Amino acid sequence: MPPKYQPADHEPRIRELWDRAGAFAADPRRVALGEALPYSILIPPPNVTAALHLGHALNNTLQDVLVRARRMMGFETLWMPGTDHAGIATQTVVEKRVLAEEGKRRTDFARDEFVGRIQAFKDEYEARITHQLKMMGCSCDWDRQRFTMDEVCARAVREAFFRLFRDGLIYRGKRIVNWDPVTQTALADDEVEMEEVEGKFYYLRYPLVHRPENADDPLDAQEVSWSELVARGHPGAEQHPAEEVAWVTVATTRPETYLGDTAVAVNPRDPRAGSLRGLFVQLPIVGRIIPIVEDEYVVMPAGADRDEDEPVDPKAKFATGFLKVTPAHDPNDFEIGIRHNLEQINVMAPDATISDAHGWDIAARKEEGHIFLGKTREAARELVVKEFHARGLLEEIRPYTHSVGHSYRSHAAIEPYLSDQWYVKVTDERLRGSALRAMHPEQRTTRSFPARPAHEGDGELRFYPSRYAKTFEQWHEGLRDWCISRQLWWGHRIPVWILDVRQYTALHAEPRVRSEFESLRQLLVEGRAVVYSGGAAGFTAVTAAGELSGHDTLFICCDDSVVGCPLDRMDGDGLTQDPDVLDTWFSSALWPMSTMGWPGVPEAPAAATLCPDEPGSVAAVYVKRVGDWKSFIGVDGERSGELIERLLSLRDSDPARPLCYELFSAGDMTTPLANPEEIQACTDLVCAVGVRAEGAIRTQKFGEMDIAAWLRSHGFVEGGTSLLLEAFNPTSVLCTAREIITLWVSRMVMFNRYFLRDEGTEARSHEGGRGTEHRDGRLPFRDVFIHAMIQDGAGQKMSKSLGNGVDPLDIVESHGSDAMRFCLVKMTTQTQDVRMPVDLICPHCEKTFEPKVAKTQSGHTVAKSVQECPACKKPMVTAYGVSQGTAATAERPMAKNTSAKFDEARNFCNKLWNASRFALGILHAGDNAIPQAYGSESRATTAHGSESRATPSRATPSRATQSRTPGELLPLPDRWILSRLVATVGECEKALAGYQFSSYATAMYDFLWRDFCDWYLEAIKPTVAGNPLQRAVLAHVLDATVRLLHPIAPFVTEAIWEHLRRVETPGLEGVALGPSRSGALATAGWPRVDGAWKSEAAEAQFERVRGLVTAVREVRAQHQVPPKRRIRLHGPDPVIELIVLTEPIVSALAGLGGFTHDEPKGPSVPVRFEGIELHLSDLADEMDAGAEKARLTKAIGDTEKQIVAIEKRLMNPGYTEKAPAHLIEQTREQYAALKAEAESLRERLGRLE
RNA sequence: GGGCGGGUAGCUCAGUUGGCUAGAGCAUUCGCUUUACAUGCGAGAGGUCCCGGGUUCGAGCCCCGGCCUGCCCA
Repeated sequence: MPPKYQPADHEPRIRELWDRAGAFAADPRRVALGEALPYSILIPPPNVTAALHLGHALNNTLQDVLVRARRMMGFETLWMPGTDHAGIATQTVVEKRVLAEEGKRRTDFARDEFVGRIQAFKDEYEARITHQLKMMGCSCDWDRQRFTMDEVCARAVREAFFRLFRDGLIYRGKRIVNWDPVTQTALADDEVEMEEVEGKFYYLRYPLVHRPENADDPLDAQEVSWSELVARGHPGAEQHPAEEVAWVTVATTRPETYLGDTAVAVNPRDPRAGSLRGLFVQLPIVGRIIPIVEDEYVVMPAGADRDEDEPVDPKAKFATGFLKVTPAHDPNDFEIGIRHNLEQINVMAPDATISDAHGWDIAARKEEGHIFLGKTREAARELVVKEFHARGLLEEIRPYTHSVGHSYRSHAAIEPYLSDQWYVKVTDERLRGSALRAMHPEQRTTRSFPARPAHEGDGELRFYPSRYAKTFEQWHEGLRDWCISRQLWWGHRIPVWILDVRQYTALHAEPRVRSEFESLRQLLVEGRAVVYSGGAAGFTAVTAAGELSGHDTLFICCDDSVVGCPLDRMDGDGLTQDPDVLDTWFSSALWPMSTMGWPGVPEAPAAATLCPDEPGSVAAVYVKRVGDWKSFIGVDGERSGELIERLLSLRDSDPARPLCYELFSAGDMTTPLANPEEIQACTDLVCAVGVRAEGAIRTQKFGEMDIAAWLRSHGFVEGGTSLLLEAFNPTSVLCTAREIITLWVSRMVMFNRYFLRDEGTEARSHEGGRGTEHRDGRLPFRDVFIHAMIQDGAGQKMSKSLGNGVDPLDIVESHGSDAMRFCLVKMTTQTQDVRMPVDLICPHCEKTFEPKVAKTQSGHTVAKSVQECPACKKPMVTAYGVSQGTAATAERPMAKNTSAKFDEARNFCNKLWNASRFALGILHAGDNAIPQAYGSESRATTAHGSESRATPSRATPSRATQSRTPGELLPLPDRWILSRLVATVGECEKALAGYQFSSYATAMYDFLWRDFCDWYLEAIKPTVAGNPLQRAVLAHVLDATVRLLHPIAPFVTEAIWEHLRRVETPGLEGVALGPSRSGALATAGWPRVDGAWKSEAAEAQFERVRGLVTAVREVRAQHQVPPKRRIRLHGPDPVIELIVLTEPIVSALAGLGGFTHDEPKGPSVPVRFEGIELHLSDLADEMDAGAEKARLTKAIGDTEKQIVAIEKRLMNPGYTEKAPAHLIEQTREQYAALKAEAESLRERLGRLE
């Protein structure tokens, strides 16, 4: 073993070792058979938008620690890896890339073509992310890796959508979106950039009118005069001419939206509100008469009657107290509109010009305003202002700077735009309620929710740290329906077909169309299709008995079983699939289920149908719709040609016959198609494959292959209920970051509980089971651990957009994977986010230096794009520079990052390496020729004790008779380190159970470095070579340590264990080190150390030794005694006894040449130990009296200070009366000791003077 | 505006039922190539625990108020 641990020399070999051993593969059958308890974690799938940064490294390291520990503890573990398609983010990144590289826009491509581009990008980044995770040592079950747009996941999405649709939990409705009128697409909130704009507040007067007698005739309005308002008690009305028409003034920055006003709102606390109650205003020019409503949202003007402690809204300076309400063009107004049931009038076309064709039907409403039509927002604004001015209704214009959302792509101002979107009704009790009921009772606040009979999963969801339960609870209490449609191309297409009834009617005569619709009608009758109408009457279900005609537009969603639905065949016959895609979180919400094979295919054929001779040999059934025979055998595609060839070969010519398969008609899955005629005539074939073995097997023709994985990659879906789902869902814990609680945790809980419930008592109905009891299903996970965020050196969150993310591979390269992991684990405390100051490594000369920083326009601190090495003066590009488009070149390569933060952990790994190197040297050199072979396996068996264990006669203390203390015959350091080991195992297990990662790492750090290296190894050095018993303890303690540390630092521990497992020593009773399933440490047993090894006596005695050694060392350092000089200790018998008893430890560690109870004859220095005065002599050839005096004077001062503090405490009657007796006693003892010490010091000083 | 954190040594952070002289790593001072490790060993110096009040015999910790700072949701 080399004297330094160089991670790069070991990590690749060890990754390969794990891979070969299949160490991370989960076997659900062991769980099903009750052989092992399950422990499972789902990776929060990283977005394929970019490579992982340190935040991901933290997230995944913590998961790996949990999984590796449980794997060693004997659980059957599954860590499910995968990635997320991240709809909008990924599409945007690819759009930017294509524009930059080819100058093309998305709209220059066909949809499929562009999606192909994104797919290629996804493949690139998925591979990169997977590589990063593997380099970090993540022990995922890589064979099961998923992507949210895999066919398996896509099927789960379609199935979930159908069920929600069927159960009335999905609807279509209007909502305000961030509309980019230039690119004509909706944007997510985080794609909107806020920009300061020099705008204006316009003050418009709206005349007051009475309730119109004839609602249809705007001209019929009765004006309200100021005198009327005086009579109604309107404050200030008397200042206006009595007979003139009264008005209210609204303030707005967007006058053009007045065309869509449907109310004027006033705060109910406004003193004017009462006098206006029941009155209306009439919009100038347009003539529309709209009500005055009262709403708390309205900002009161500054100076109006208001509560003293109410903070002043900056807008109040500009407010008039009257707010024009435009529900179709302002999100806040939209909310007010909902509260007061106001009309929503959209006055703009998608390009943001004023239009009467998108919701504002001027003619039908008998309104005016044609002069505005076709004008842009800006032109319309000018014209509105001009017209109001001309009518004397423009009161004032005041400059106003405010921030306005702009499209990050077109930079056009965002138009809040009302559009049709799909929603999940998460506010329904079946969803929101299930999430709240899932909460652990201890983490709920006092607020109660409807009582329910307890269901599976109720009250089992726990957050760590617990404060995050509040975030979860509050989110659900204020929940709003979830908008799931996105106007994107990259994502799961919404599985709804829209039927234009007029077009259908026109085609209705065609027999083909009629027949297709007949089959649709049939599905409707069977409950396999669900239809909603989206006419003026709102979004309502069309029951099976209802007619498909009689509506304008129908929305159809079809059960997506393997049987399939006819909708996609009807494209163009008046039917089109909704062009939008689902919100990414919809598929993410299904992650705990989709990755484990949900929903399976309930109607898939039974194993007996596929393989009547030997149905028991079939491990799983996979099915796929394959269309007609021609497409299946591959006339139109090589891929399926290869498929059929393999299926045939594996079924018929392979002697192992690892699979069986049959073809079925989609309409009948009970009987396979018997003859070629039937098969060739069928247009909707289903291929069902029975697989006889899970995992990789050897086949005759294709070598090693995993048949199940191969089928899945060809779009086959597992039939029946998935074994994986049953074994590993609910998962054990979800590890994630704060902001994910609302985005993801919430939705997974709701969906998992909704879809994985016992539907036995619930009738399938369009009413969503109304009238029948709803049962909540099981949780996706029981624990949620929320970890910190990693910030850069300036305290900013690491993010892709800021370009301040650090690639974990950089750190793996500079410090090694283990050091990175150990550091991340150690910094994971329960509270704070962590700062990570980052340095650069010069790519030319490899010098590490602090980068020069710059401020961005947004006020962020970033490393400058191009840096110059302070040593070699050569240039380089930073990650930030690359993210901003500065390309790396040969002369100006990219600089890698590193951070001194990781040094501590790197040193720690090296320390472990060297301690092991030392121990292994001793273990190899010593005479370990024990009759019994002693390897990892034998260590496990001997640990449990048996007579045949041949150990040296005086060696392993027999614990057969309980009267003997374990290890009574062991030397002190060995008894002490074993006692410390017991405590450390306990600390680690407790920390793991409570997600206290930092405590776990700290416990290991202190044990390994402070106890094992600093004291234990030093203490046994003089004797271990000649004592096989000590060597056994050394081997066991080191082995246990390496195992305990493995979850955090898997590589270095594995590298050490490669050597350690070959060391043979006698067994040690009470220390169980279980064998490895795979031969690697990764699957070896977690150390079990009998609590009997815990010894207060050993710890106390060793503490005395340590105290004595430290006391001597202090004197040596103060007197500058050369390290090699042996000195003499003079002390009373109790101290000499201690030294003799533990010999040669004190002598070796304190550098004693001798010890005696005789008084020193020559010059000596006194030293206090346990209140006794000892003397050290032979420190030097002569003494420096001056230095000694100075030292004594300082010591007296320190002691006096402590005495004063303790005296104060003891003089306080409150303390002596109320504090616990043992504490007081302790204080008194301490006081006496300090007094004696001070006396002694003074005496010595006196002697010197 | 609502919610949740943080403010402890020069820096980064621990401090889990209130009780030893408030700890660790880095940096720093002194001394060491002591045969596992200089990515090391031994010994030190360094703190108004943000401020103010309260509860208590006793507060870094609990309560109230304030200042600074970060995040999430509106």
